[in-house]
Amino acid sequence: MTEEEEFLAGYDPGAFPSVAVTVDVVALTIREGRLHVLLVERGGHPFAGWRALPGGFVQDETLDAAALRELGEETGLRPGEGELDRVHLEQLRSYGDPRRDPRMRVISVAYLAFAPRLPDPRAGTDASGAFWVPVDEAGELAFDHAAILADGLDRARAKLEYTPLATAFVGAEFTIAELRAVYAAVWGEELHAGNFHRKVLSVPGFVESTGETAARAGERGGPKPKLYRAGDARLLHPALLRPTREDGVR
Amino acid sequence: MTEEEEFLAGYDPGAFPSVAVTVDVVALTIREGRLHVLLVERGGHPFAGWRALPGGFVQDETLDAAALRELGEETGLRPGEGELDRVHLEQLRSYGDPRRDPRMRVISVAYLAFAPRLPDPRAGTDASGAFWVPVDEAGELAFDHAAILADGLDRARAKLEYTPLATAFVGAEFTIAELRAVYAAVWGEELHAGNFHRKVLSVPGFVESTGETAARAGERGGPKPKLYRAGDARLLHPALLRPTREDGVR
DNA sequence: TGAGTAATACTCGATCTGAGAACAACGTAG
DNA sequence: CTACGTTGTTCTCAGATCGAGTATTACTCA
Repeated sequence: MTEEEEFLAGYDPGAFPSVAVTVDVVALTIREGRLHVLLVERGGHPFAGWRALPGGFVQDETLDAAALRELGEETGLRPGEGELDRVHLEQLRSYGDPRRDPRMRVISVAYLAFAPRLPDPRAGTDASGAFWVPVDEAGELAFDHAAILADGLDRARAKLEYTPLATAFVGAEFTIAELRAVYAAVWGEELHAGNFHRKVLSVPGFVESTGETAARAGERGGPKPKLYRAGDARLLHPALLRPTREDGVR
Repeated sequence: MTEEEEFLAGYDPGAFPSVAVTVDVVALTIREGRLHVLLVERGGHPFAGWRALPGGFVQDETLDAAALRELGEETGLRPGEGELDRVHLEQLRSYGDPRRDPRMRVISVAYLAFAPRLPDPRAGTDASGAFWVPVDEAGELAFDHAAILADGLDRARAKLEYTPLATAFVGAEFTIAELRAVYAAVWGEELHAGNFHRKVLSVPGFVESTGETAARAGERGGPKPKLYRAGDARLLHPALLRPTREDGVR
């Protein structure tokens, strides 16, 4: 036994101050052209009856795994069954105010999830009580979840600019107009169709053509659009910048 | 007593799985034109004798306060005594692999700190064992600290582009050339002096003129440069982009 | 069949960028 | 004290990019 092994064998974990660690997930998707977030209604105390972000305690697993597990439990979807595999998951940040949970010291590691349109979670068993809500109708949330949601939206809006994140909101094959609708929904403003088209195609690795054309045009007419799939770029160069406000505030 | 108060009064904190939470700080500064990181040499097990990021267990305080406290303890500086007040501190991300600490489950919330040149920490009492090391000579670190440092450097390099972060590395009054040296040190490449000058002055709110001129020119000649202080912008519009690599890799 | 809509391509002037040059002010080696 | 090299600052210029608008064509729906 080395000196270090000996030390570890005699180590008492109770010597450390103990806190609980949870993951909370800001899951975003687009439905009917509007950005939605997944919320649950809390059954037990504290904040019984309030809406909250889906989440729970971290078990013997990585933080990423915990976030994916919680998302699966709340939506009723399971990894390996297709839909959950296309979800883009990334850590947002951690929240650790000593009084954010009235029960005890709880540190929450928040995650952002981006998904193409997912089935309604009501169908599932554990997933009753979960539902998609337009982000501007989220209202008051339990704990500090309203602040977490706001931080998540900020991050999502910023990442659309310089990463191909928007492709996580659409299917495997998509049209430029669908991609533009993602930007419009997340940024909350319309984009110039012609310039957007030119820009997207000019950024190397953002999208690549499938050579195919959609089987049908939009409901209100127009030519059949070409189909694209996500390229291999991880950053957009040059970036797709949001329209600048006069006052510089974004 | 309301129903919720009653619930909280009877609540047993031991019902939650318990883990330890630490903060680790990636503290960066610039010395002799090179980017340095603050490291400590570990005294006890595990990883006795290894270099590590400064950090420690979170006490009854916010995460931000814990990071500032750890930084102060390791540098020997105290808040309110000037130098530590100019430090820019922000959360990086959290690390929670179940086996990242051999003792027990430890979640680490990593912070990034940016500071103008600070005094050498050796002078302090607790701070013996801490030292500034050029980031490219950090070598192997305890736990997963090498990965945390790499993530911190990525974040710092990216934030120079679209935030006035560089002003956190210089004094309250600085010259454009000093600011350019910060970019050169963090990005590891020289910048075109003329274009940098034009760009910095054209971004609203990045820097504002003091109207003063430096008392003395540089060691190797040249005119006395004008002095500036940080402006009130929180984001740079337009951004100061890094020179693009041909292959798009950054 | 006609009206309206949308995908895509193109035009044009304003703006921004990188590379380089110009110039004057300064420190230091001799 | 002088010559030289260095540096802060401003300018020029050609190429890339941008926002706004127009043109064309292919489609859907009534």
